[in-house]
Amino acid sequence: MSGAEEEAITPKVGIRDVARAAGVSVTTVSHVLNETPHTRTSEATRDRVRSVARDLGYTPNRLARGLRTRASDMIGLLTEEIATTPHAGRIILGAQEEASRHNLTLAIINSHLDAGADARRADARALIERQVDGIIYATVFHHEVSVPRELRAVPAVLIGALDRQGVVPAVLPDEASGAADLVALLADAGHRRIAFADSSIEVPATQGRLVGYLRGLEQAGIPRNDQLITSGVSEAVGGYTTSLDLLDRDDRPTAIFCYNDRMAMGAYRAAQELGLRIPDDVSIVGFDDQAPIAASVYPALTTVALPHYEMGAWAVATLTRLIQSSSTSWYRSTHPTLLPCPVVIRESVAQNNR
Amino acid sequence: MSGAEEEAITPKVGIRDVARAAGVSVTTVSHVLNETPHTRTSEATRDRVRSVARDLGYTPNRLARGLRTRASDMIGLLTEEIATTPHAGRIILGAQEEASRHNLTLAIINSHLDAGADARRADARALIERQVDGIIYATVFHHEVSVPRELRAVPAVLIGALDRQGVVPAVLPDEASGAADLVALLADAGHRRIAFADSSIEVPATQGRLVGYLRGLEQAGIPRNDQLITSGVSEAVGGYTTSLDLLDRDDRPTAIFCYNDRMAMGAYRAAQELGLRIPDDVSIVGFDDQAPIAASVYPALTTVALPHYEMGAWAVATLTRLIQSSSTSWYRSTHPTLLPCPVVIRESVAQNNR
DNA sequence: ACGTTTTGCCAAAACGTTTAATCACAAGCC
DNA sequence: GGCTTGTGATTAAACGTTTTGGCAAAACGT
Repeated sequence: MSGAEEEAITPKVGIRDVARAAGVSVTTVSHVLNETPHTRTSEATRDRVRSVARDLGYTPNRLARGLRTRASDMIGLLTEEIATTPHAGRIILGAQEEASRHNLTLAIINSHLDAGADARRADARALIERQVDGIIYATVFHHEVSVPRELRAVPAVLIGALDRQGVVPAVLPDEASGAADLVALLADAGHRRIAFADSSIEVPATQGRLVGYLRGLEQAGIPRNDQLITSGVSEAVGGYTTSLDLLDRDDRPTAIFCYNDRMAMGAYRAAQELGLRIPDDVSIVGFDDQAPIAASVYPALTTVALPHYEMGAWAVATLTRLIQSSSTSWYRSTHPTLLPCPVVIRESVAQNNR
Repeated sequence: MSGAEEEAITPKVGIRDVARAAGVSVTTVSHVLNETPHTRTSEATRDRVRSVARDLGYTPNRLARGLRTRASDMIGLLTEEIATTPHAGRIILGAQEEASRHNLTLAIINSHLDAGADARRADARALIERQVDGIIYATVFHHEVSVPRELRAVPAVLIGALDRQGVVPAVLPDEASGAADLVALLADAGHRRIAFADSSIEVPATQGRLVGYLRGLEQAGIPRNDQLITSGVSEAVGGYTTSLDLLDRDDRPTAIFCYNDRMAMGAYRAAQELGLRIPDDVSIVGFDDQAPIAASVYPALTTVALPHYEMGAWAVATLTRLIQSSSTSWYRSTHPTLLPCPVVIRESVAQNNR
């Protein structure tokens, strides 16, 4: 208890306390602590100020700083419904870590999916009141969306959707390429009869994955066979029923590409009930790399991962770029950025020998 | 394009703009907009100010307000590794929604699990620099933890662990009761030979679930049978191996309580390989209600849910209470708050008839 | 020794609010 | 008619920084 440490209960030490203790002006303190360029201070005082600041346990008040510099070093993350998608946490994580890298902090607000546009606008406003330097608007996947117009007053980027007005830069997963790669993987393993168990409800992702599937076939020189393209509800049960149908034919496919990992789980059950072994009798692949399914299932599921983390990181990275170049070059970004969806190889694909 | 709307590009309207436009002082504007008590303003001017403010699209600058009132209306969420636990998103969500309810916003910082105590302290400091009104420290489950000492300078609560110094209020899931309830459910269904497939690595949760299991047995009047208590790695494969062992005996259990849902998945596979049907031949239950496993598996898994959302909400609720009563009653909270883990009944339990 | 530059530092004005302290004025009371 | 009391609004001082524009003194060149 000899207590070389500073008192725990410190009555808030401000920049002038430091100045007084160091025998200089607050101006000087500010300059040396911020290493303000084009400013001159002797090495001696610099050291003194710094050590005094440390001893006193000075921490700047960022509100005050922000007030003066009109920059809060905060970026706002506006998510519509984190709840629905379990991987959304990865978006937050990616954004957070990239933000930390730039010495920014993340303020998050979650809009309910069913809340109207007004609620969303109010949320955007709340962020702006806090003087955030920029806003990330993260959506569950839509094709296009019209961003709250308050977002036009501040640098903004969009995750998971296109801005209808085409003014806010957007980032999306390149689902098509991911799907094509997956098909290529199967084709390389000698599969020619590759079925696609699509989701029956129409969202951008289904389109992307379907075109990727078709592109993959084409690139592998496999003719399209509509008999092998089916769809069901995008849950385990949907995968079960469609796979049951697919695998019960005499000319059954040697591989099934499921719209997502949950459907793949259903496919596993179907195969099992029919006495087919995975991957020896039939290869199965999914999409999403949904933790913890893909790794926990037996055999572990080969699938493709969505770049949630990367999209979050991309968002704050381009946002900071946008903020820097702010008034200078304001560009309409017509094309969205597509981030790759890497295929992750596990155990559910085998060489085809039929 | 008749544009009754306010200009999109507004050069920042402040409180004095409103004052000028309404022909009153900024004081008055502040008073009416904040509905400051003990202050007198005529109905007429109040209306005028409000309408002018709306027309001008005035949004207060919260930084400035915070500077003056020394309260930021932000609460900091310090999570150690959101990544590892997929449900952690629910904590954030719960905290966020409760925060919204109190007109607070959430600033989040994520510390890496492997980052040292110093990094954690720096993160806490970053939050404090931002003048957050309080801090939530959310951990993956530990038994005890010593919170960064900067947290002692500001109202704080702890999620998922106990403060070693016993000064920070904490909230934890009541795993034991959840486990006991689950055993009660099995006992009510006529099961007497209930196995427990524990996790072999020792964390607080394993303890809690084990004591819950034992308590449940006791309350059901079932004698403890150590033959039925096994353990394995807390993954699907661990559940598989232990269940294989359990189910291959002549006096095999009629129900298996798995440490978590992932192990339950492994148990499913073991049962299947042995030709046992779930739940007819053997009932299986898990723990965590881990999306999307529990609902996607066939048959859907009966399990118990962790109150992540509720803990997040509890945290900001008690934090606000703490902030209000701040200087007045500062209490050492010796006992942690335990939040119930509800069992969610699905399809993997059947009446026992052996 | 005298101008000029360089060096080291500082005073004061912002930034956009809230709030304590007043103030002008009308009304009420005897 | 003077004294108090209420009413509606204002003035000015914070809050803790950053930043502009300077100003003395020292160093320098001749």
